[in-house]
Amino acid sequence: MLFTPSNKKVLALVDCNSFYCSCERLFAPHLEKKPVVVLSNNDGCVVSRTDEAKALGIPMGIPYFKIRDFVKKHQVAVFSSNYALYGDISARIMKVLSQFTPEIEVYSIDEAFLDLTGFSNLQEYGLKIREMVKKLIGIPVSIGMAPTKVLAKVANRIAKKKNGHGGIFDLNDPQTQDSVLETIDVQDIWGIGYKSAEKLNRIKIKTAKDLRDANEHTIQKLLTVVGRRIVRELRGELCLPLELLRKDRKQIVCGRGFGKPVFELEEIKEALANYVTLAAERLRKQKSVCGTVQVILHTNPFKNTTQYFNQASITLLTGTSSTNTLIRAASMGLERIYQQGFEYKKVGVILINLCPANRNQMDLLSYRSISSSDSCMEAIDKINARMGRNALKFGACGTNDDWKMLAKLKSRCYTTKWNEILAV
DNA sequence: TCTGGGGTCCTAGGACCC
DNA sequence: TCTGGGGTCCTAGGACCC
Repeated sequence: MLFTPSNKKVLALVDCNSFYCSCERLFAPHLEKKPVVVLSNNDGCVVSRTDEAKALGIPMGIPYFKIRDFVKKHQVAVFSSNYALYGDISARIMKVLSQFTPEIEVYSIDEAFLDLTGFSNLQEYGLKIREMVKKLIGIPVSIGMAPTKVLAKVANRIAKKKNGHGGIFDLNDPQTQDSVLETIDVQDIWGIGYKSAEKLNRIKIKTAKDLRDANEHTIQKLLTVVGRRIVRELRGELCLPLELLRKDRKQIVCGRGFGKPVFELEEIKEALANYVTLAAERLRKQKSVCGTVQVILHTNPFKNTTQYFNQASITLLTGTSSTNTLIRAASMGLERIYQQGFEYKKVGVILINLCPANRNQMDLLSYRSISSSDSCMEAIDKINARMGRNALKFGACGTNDDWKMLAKLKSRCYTTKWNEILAV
């Protein structure tokens, strides 16, 4: 066969089948071929189902209390979720996958994109990957191959759904793409959610093929650049490259619903302190400090009672990863928004304004917008020395020009009153 | 009685600056 | 002090994903 030079990428999306359920099956082999579901936190709703459970008609996300009797009747095995276990198994799988290519993006707990550009006999290679993961870890995976991420997602869907593909589907061939995209509902494309699908349907775009062949500008007007990228990816043009390095989180969220309604501030505070502790651990793990702590407090939207949703943001003078400091800030925020008389359902904390811990305070607060210069720093240091620590919260500007510096200092991002600075 | 939790990216609009 | 245009930054909110 002739070798055809091509700059086309070959990406493979490896996706674990019913991941959480498959993990539970590892320790309960007798559940092979039996219906299994895994529930969310507090056993709230179904978050993972095996094919057998799907066949029984159990939908994703259904509240558990609605199917409790049904589940008993059909002898469905039910598990509470065990995220520590799933995380551990996931890490092992990724390790196995990275032996097949160094170019791997771990996309989620149960998915990874692999760059297989240049490999020959993809079908066989895919089978090998599949066998290896099954043999070493015990988890079944499906593999979709295509020139772009969006197409690889489509391919994976087919590998997973249709029997007779051996869990692998190659969508690199343009003719195959043509016939396959026709059968894919626009709503089932990666990145097209419920709202966007509605908009597309309104202008008679129903299938993935319709979307691929649509006018880019029309789509951009409708769905912003996000939609336009999807169109291009469907055409085989790579717009979403592999992200090989794991980036630091830009925000860290930690919160959970209470099992029962809660009324008292102290009780909420205690829960919040726990979440802050967890969030702070994650923060330190990625070696970042946090500049702003946001607290959220909700009543139960499913309940027919007076609703209350609120949030408070606390800006810290100095970036920190200290659990105690963060808890103090969060408690302050909570006190600000807590009101008596509501049945609270959920509290949580969001750490935002994160930056690497090896930057100092000045850098933290100017991290995103303003670049620094020494003379400016010196001036600010002097002002702070005269007026007390942290009189000037933000620092730095891009030039030595005194006038420009003063203009910067006058702007609203500096907390000290201008007259006081003049007095120095 | 009981309805998950943790993320990202994009845009519009306001505030502020020169 | 007034004027307007253009640029940048910040935030809230929307949409989406697993």
